[in-house]
Amino acid sequence: MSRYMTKQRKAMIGYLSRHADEELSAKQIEAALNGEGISISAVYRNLSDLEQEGKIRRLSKSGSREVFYLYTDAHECKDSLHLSCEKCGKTYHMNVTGAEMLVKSLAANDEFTIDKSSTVLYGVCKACKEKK
Amino acid sequence: MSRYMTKQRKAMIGYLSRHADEELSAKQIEAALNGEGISISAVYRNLSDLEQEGKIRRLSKSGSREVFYLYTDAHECKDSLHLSCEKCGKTYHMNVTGAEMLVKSLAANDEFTIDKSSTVLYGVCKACKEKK
DNA sequence: CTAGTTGCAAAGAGTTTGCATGGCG
DNA sequence: CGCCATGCAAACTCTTTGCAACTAG
Repeated sequence: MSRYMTKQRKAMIGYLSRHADEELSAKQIEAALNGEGISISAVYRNLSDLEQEGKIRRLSKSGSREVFYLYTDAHECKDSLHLSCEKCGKTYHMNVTGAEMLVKSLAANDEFTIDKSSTVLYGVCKACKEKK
Repeated sequence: MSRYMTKQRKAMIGYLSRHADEELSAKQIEAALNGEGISISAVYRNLSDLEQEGKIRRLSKSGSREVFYLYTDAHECKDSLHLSCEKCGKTYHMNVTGAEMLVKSLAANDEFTIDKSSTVLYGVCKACKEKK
């Protein structure tokens, strides 16, 4: 899906990997890269390329009309549920055994099969709780 | 927040209560009520009134730019997590003990406090699983 | 060279708002 | 009768797309 490594794409990937596990909107990415010069359309196009390559996850925040993007090392994500901090926007990974337990207990009692890739649990992380 | 019970508001509330626990977009509501005659702006205005009164919950679906609304009997919701079926759009309530267990185990092990009101778990419900 | 990428500007989709009219209480 | 709510259209925000110019390989 992406054959050329243009300087815009390089800048974006650099920025995203420096900010992995944060929920970023297209606008935020464009703004962060205004030094390097990238157009908003290039941001969107690269985001969808990266999404199709599985390097990025696209998610909507409850009640917002902006869509946010999450760049993460894919292998960690496979079997864990995502926890997103409402204060700092950082994403955490629920430990796999915990996730499995939850998924299994639902499958058994409530007969509901959770889709781990599209589920995000919202709350407040330890760091932000202590800050307050 | 809402002092007058106009026929439009009455129609909307009627429709919503007949379709409680379903995720509906503003457009869907307008379309469903095209017989009774309601403008899209009135739909939006009533939706935000109802949201402020706590009768409705606003949520975004992952990857979509539409926002969806959920009308539920508030008392059931207080202490349960929401499960949303990706096939039929219906919302289920996770049994309270299960929800508590999950929340507590995260609080203990992963030091993350879940916000039950803004978290929705996605997956497939029993009915849709059997259909397939 | 030449096909993938970019930037710009225009088009779309969803949501919000200003203002005059209408209708609930 | 007064004030809130509605409808319409215009304004806004976020995202997508067409097209000519540019550039990585």
